[in-house]
Amino acid sequence: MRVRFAPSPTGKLHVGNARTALFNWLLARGQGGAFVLRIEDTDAQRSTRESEATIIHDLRWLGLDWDEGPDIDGAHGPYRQSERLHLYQSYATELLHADKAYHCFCSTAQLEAERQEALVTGRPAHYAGTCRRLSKEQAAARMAAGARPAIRFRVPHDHDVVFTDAVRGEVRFQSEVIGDPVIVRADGHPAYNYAVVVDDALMEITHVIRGEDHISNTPRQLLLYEALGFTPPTFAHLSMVMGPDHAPLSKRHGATSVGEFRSKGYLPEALVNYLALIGWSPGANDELLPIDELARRFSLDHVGHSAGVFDEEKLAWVNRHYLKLAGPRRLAELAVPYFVGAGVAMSPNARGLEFLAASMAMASASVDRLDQVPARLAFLFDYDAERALRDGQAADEMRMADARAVVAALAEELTASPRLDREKFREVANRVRARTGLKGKALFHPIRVVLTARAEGPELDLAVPAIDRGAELPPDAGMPGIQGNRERAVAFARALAEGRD
RNA sequence: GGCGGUAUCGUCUAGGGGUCAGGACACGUGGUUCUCAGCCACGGGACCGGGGUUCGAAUCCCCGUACCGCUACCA
Repeated sequence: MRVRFAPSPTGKLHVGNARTALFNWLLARGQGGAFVLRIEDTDAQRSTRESEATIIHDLRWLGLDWDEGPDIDGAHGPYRQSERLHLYQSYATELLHADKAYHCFCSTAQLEAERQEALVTGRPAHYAGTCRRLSKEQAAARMAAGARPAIRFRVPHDHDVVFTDAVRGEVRFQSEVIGDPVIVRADGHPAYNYAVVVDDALMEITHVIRGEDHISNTPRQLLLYEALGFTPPTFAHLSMVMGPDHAPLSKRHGATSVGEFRSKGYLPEALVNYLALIGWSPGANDELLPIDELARRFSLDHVGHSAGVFDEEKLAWVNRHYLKLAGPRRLAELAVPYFVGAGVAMSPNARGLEFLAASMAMASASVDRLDQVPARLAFLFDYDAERALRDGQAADEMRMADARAVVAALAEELTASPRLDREKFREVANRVRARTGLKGKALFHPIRVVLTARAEGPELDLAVPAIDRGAELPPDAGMPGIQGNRERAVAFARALAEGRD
């Protein structure tokens, strides 16, 4: 079994295409087949090497690897269509000689006029066949006169085209409704429907798994296989991925490319797992499965037929799952750019990263995405007593006598305890409770406001030890803003206790 | 317009001639005696419409409707 993913390098890797790549990969890896990457860059105007590079980067990031491709040599190269032009040319010549293709001199304007005409008369809007009956001599004469014709495939109209789609079953087209497609443009570049056939055949692809938008192209391609004497592969057409309004997923729905989801802080294993769930089910009520297990269970005949809506809420849920599974060190490294982006200056060294990793659990367990981590942990870096009181409700609470008592007791306990770990913090909290007779919210809320300068955040017995651990970081740890928070908190507590707010 | 494809909770889906039509996300309620988030429990919520076949249809067939795709010298 040989499958392929054949993106056109004209932009970012869209999640819909990523899903197509994934399904191909799952099939190949699950069946011990080969997965090849082919770049379809025959549209010289729109194709760029930059796009190719980001697509390759994004596929790698997702954890999809290939056995042959533009960067991995194999027996069926080259793997960029722009480097295979001689192949398309030679098969086109063959088709021309066999009279299975012909030169077409129709102008774009003429073609467009015919199309409009066909539309209003209710006829199939395809090529009328004007140049179909031009003799070779006539064609040669016009070329000698300087005309630059395209080459069209002469679609045989003597039989229907029927194929068995691996996900949809039998699909049938009447050949009369298929117009003669251009296979080589006037500029010498092959057209898509022709290049894919030559490439898939020469690359010995056995299963063409692609988007549903290609299902109507399949009969043309099948006829080309026939004309070229190639054995056609098995086709499988995957349903499309839609936005919440059931329109094709596009920028106005928000993120659409793999790169955008990466920068929003989704983990690659989460995106992969979620994408696999659109239009396919691993069965047995399982949904959260690693990619290898997905590959083990994958099969084309359980792929769904209908379009799926991309649901970012569910992606977020999947991401939370993988966030909890990920190692704290990895998460810490991934989180740094988000801190910087959120305005928390840092360039942590090994020691700083270690601190971040140790503090990661209290954030990663309660967040959807990496980009929400800084907000969750900001209390460690930007203590600001003023801000704590700018919230009117918090300010009112802190003015109450009970809160003042808690805060006063806390200030004293804090001065007596140099560094709090989880146990010591609990002891401190217990002593404050004993001294004030307060408990529950009346006890903990003032403690939170004083120590974190915030009204909400992670559990205190996690947050407080982190504050004290941070205070011990040396200045060269690359984490400015972390020192002195405890001192500021004690000062704030004293001020509050004395009614100076 | 022509041709093709598709249709189960709001969403992703399981199932498929006789089921209490199952699960997940989201949503609602309660719990977790600091908060937000998380987590746990419970709850409401679906077979597009009409015909046919059949003892029986959500499941098979036909028609309709809706949506999507193709109809390019884009891919």
